[in-house]
Amino acid sequence: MNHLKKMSEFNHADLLVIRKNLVHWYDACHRHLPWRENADPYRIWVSEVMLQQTRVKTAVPYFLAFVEAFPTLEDLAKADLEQVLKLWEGLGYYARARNLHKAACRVVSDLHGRIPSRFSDFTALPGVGDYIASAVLSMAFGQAHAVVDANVKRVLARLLCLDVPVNLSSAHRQFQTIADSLLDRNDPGRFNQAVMELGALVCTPAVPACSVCPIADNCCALSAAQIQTFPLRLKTKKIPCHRISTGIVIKNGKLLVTRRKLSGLLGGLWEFPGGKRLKGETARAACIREIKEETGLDVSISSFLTRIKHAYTHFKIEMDVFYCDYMSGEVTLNGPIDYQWISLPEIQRFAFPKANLKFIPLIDQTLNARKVS
DNA sequence: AAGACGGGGCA
DNA sequence: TGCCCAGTCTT
Repeated sequence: MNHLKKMSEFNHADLLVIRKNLVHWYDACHRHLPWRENADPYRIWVSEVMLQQTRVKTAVPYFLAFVEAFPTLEDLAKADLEQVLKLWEGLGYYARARNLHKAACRVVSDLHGRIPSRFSDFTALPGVGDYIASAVLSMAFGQAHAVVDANVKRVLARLLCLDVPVNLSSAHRQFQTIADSLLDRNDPGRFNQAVMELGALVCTPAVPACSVCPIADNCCALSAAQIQTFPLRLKTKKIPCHRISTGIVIKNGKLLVTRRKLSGLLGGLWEFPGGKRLKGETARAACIREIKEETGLDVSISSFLTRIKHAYTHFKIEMDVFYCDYMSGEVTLNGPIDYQWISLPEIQRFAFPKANLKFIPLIDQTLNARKVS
């Protein structure tokens, strides 16, 4: 750390070299991804939404299925939210899907189906922030907006030995200013993708491949042998673990599923009813109580199915899943916005959270036969 | 300015 | 396990 010379900006000569080397490297080494086949702003938009906090490898199959189902923005606007969520099932951050669908509807109804070419008009749409607007406008329309994502921040932090943590919200403006100064305005879309591609393929978080980096000569962190020091990052807090009870309520061979409210965690998804265990409460008691509270039904536990562990961003859950027999009562929803009694094969028509998808394959295929006998 | 919001992959 | 990822919205 002794001889580390920190910088807050590039000098002009470095700028030219970095731009040239970066773009040449990108042309030679970039991946061939489905949203790079053309400059269709709709496809680029969809891809950028899916890529938020999500790796390329994860997003690709979702992207292909999504544009297959909705080839154009008009097709997306015409679709039901439930259908959109089903295509998003398992991808996470479901507000992205709700916002993208709402934005598509708004573009069609208010903007003649035209994706805004003005930055401020674009960011006025739900789910479109600085990053999405910069990415789509630069890649589809060639506008000079620098993207700042996690890749860009990591690359810049290393190039300049930046002192500020990348996950400090107040530092974002500083990264944006630096990215703007580095942007190659001759081809902003290609340059933006080049920086992000470098972050994804070469300047990776754990073990960067500095030996093949096209801008290694300009890297402050590398020259100071401090690659592992950057980027700086604030420590994250420990997350709590909740104990959940979930019931597969069976009535005449049909299963009860409920739909979560549109806002908040897993908004709009379907699930098997249940909820958090209270202090000192048994898993079975919590299952019966939660189902009564959410649906108004009285049930009894018939057997234990399995225990599921699942991690969210801010907490973990340990979920005990029980088979329940319907006893009495009519459905009166308190919390969920909808419910249905469904047969086992019908499950695949609904979008479920991952925690539910982990136990759904275990549900006994002979449920119907057993109940009849 | 901090917290909410999913899920997967990797060391 | 803990970290981190082509961010945005709410409070």
